[in-house]
Amino acid sequence: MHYWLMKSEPSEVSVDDALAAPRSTVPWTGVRNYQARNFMRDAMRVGDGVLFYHSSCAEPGIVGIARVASTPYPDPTQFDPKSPYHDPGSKREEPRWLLVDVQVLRKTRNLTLPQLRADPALADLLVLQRGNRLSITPVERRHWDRILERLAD
DNA sequence: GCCAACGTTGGC
DNA sequence: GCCAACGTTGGC
Repeated sequence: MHYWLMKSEPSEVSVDDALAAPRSTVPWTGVRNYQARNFMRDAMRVGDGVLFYHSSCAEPGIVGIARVASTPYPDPTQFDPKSPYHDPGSKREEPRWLLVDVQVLRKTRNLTLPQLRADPALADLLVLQRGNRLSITPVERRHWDRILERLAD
């Protein structure tokens, strides 16, 4: 069992959008960074815990608890010339980009970025480190527990 | 809109 | 392999 934080721009897919989807499940499309892809391809397992994070918005923060809901499979948007995520260099027989399905288990209050930063117990949470731009980061068990504790307040 | 930080590209 | 130029992310 591993834990992850996954960023989504709410203008693209918000936690409410995900909740409104069938089985509250969305394919995590559009990851075009090799490190983030490798987490999905090599390390994620069905059932892993996911912190659903809103980025590039008025109030960035953790807004939901989710789980990894599939094994990795090719991201269809890489083959779609009309998609902003189209990758003309990726071949169908050798897809470059993979994704997993993510199922939202519950929406939470927004545990905002400033609130996360203010918590000494979360000082070395990866997403808080300077310069971090990875859209998927592993979360240590102690951080996961702390965040769920904070969300229970 | 600004800009720091980081990733990618491509010439050499 | 180096590294400058460029593109992207994402908070502010």
